[in-house]
Amino acid sequence: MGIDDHSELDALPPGLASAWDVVDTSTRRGRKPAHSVDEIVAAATALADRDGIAAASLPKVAARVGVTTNALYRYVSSKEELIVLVADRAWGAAPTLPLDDWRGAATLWPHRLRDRFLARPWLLDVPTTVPLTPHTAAWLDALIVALAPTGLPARQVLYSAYLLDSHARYDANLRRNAPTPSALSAAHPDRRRRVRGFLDTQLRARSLDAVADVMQDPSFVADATTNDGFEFGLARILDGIEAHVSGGSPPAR
Amino acid sequence: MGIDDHSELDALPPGLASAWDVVDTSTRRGRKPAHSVDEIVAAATALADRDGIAAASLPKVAARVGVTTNALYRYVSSKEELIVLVADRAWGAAPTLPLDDWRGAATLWPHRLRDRFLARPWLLDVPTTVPLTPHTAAWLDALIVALAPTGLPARQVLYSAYLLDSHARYDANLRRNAPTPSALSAAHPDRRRRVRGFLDTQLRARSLDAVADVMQDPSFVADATTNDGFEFGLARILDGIEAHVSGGSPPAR
DNA sequence: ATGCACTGTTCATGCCATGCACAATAACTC
DNA sequence: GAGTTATTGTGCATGGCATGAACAGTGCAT
Repeated sequence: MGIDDHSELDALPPGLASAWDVVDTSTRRGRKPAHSVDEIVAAATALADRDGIAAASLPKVAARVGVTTNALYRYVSSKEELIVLVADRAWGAAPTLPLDDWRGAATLWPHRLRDRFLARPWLLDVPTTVPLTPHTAAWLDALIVALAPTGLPARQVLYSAYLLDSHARYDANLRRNAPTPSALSAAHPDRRRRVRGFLDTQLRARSLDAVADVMQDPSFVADATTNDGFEFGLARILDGIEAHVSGGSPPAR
Repeated sequence: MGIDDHSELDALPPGLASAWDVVDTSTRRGRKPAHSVDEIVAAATALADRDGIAAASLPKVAARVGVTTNALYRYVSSKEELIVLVADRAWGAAPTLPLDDWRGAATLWPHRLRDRFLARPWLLDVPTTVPLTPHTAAWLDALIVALAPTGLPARQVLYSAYLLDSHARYDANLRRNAPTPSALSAAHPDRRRRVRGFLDTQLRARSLDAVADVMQDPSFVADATTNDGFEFGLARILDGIEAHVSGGSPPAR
């Protein structure tokens, strides 16, 4: 118990201590808080769900809670911290995976992850510099446990988890930017075709015919619902891991 | 030549027309522009290189060019357009890939891509909603051409490119957030250890031992230079693609 | 020569994150 | 019970951002 007895918590990245629920709200002196961190985070989440991450600004959140902007700083030290809490809340509970079928688990996990991103697309806009929070840790934990039967060393299990995480995020991002069927038939019926025409012209003018050709492919033309790139990529990843697991030389290290 | 003779260009996403160089600067009447789009984009790039994407704000760019903020709107229609141009510029020329060795090409390409991201980490912060621009198209074209020998249908070639793109981005992002060796030895010698200790405690308190264990692994403790997750993941992806290419049933469609 | 199109500046608006001082409040101390 | 003290919510304030509108200068086209 030296001079920095409590600096253990002070030195943490923004939101970490709050996210892991290590704040002693006991025996506090002055005026009682009229709200709670949870309430504020919930309000911010609702705003983000409705209008994207930019809508979760401090003034808007404060208005929704019914309080002045600066009052939020009594609950959250910065906007960055708020975002960390909102993001962790948005992850929700980790999926339950089979423990005797690693390939099944490694199929289910990225599907569930991608579903989370599709349900809350603004999660893709959360800066990736966020620290490890309870829900994200739980997701990772579930996958690591389910991959144990592979017998891979811890390091390679983690790397495999990275592959699956990356794939789910990437696909969710592609889908978010892809047009939805409703958007296709609605507002701009031929605008999309015009853009495609423009790009085709420009691409061929620069001898980028391979890209131009691929843009003619149904997968590029199709809307978000008919995209099967996720399954294809996932199958390659799992095949690659499986080949490494079964056929591989005794894992180094 | 109807009422919307030139609306072909007007309806394009921000920056597209400008990025593909389809602006007629000929026979213009009034005062001659004192600067150029290229100069402005270069200034913004320099700022982003120095202090990240947030430093490429319109006031800062304008100050660097030596002009008022609003003067930039004579060259660029919005900040979004500027970012599109800056991003395309940052990609630079696509790599030259071997055309008779698809696996070699599929190894080289993501390495080069990741190098680009490491050289300009702020590229990871560019919103992914940007349209296809000349340099990104050239990168994609190079890879697609090099993957032709696989004999895969166009759609699957594109999906394979997605896998490699995703992997390179993800790894670059991991490395960016990882501590650099200099940062490790410098400023905060034991702060990192403290955060790790905090997380370990919290993780085990919630029975997330698998994650806690993995965090003890050298790959998690190590700095950015000793991370070999990129090679591991790339090998899995390429193995998965190769198995699909050689052993696969005749490609559906 | 004159008009018109184009540039760059000035002025202005409405967002945003955040800091500081202050009044109201409620526990703790005596 | 009275005073001290910590804590909350508010009001005021600052500096940054993207962007719009009006305007004066400038140079080609007629």
